[in-house]
Amino acid sequence: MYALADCNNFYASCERVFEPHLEGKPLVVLSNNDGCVIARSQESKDLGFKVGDPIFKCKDIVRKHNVIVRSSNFALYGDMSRRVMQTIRLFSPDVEVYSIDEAFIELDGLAGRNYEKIMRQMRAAILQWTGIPVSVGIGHTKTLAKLANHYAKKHIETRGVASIPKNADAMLRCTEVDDIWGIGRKWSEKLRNIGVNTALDLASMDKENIRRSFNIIAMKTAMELRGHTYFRIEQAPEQRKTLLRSRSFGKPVESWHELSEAIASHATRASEKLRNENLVAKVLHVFFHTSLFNRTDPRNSAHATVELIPPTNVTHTIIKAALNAAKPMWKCGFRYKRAGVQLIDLSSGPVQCSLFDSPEEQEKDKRMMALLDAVNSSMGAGTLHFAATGFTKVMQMKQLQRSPRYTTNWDELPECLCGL
DNA sequence: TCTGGGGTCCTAGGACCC
DNA sequence: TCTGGGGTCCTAGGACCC
Repeated sequence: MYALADCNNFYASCERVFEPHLEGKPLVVLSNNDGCVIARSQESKDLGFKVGDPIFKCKDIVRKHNVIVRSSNFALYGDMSRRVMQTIRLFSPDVEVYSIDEAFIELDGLAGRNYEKIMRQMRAAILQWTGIPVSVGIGHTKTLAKLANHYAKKHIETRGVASIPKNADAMLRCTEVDDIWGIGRKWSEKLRNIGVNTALDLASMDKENIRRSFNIIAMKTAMELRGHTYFRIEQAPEQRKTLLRSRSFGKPVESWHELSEAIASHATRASEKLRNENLVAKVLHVFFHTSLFNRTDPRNSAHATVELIPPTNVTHTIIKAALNAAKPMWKCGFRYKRAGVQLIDLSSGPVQCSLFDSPEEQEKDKRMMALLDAVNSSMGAGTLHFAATGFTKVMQMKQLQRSPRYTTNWDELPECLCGL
């Protein structure tokens, strides 16, 4: 048996923990650069806000309904997530943290006990200790637990916890294909075209037919709806395979000078992350492009892939590779909107050096990176940085309405929680 | 004026091997 | 006139997730 614990309207709930007066009011959280809506409170969902809505197109409705608008505060959400997960682990050791706001829990270790009762206790503890409301779904497979969770969120009478009953047909029948975990927009469209509208319809489909028409994942999903386990809990996360750092610019970038600083910054952040996870990259991909939405400006999109020989995680090596690959692609006269650096073919194993590499140089780089990371870790990110990342404000994000980083920054601790 | 930032997996088709 | 049968690896593109 599996349970899925999923925080309700997570980012919105995090904002409310420290500003309880926002309770009951429509609230949306924006993406980087205050671009799109990425999270909504129930009230703003009811007003029709969708994830991905550009906020500038919602001005009227924001004004009309006094919608509270917040910039994203990932320092806060990340820390709140950690607290929620920590609490979940007190109730079962077999936990897979699936995303920032949800976790699968394997219940077999609690065999013989009343799962629903335990999950209700867990839910109450999370609410009391972190202030975050959570919904829990219980089922024989992860897909069914997801489905039960969806049911719990939709039906108040469940009081946040729902189990798939012995005969799941009724629950499957009232679940649309779009709401099944693993069935996205394209597939649900295709399924509806052949008359498959509910989870029960999908579960009744011929196994091989699903595999042929879709793929093996869709087939496994359908089998999971029937109660056959195909997806298991993954406690130790697999080693990552790629790492991407990219960002839209607050203002369009028109000079190589600014673009190169952005690329160098992304390369820096990607390298730091790589070292943090004890990995090296063998391949680097760099890209930049103009706005995908602007129809009047000339468009341009450039990308290049280069091999890193030998594989590395050294910041200046990666900056140099990224800039060398990007420079020849730079064209004057375009308003670039986004740039990024992706590291591919990551490994943790010993590095195969080339015949001409100097072990002394490598040792030097390694010591230098260790020092750099130590300084930046104790004195703040970016204290020591490469000149290539520059001093212009090209990388500065527009975040006009970010709440304080209450739990991770000494200068921003809450001093008075009115209303608590 | 203004539209996010990460990831994973699968499949088909082509290049290559014997 | 007629042209085999078996593999592997890589890549791009497309689907999905949060």
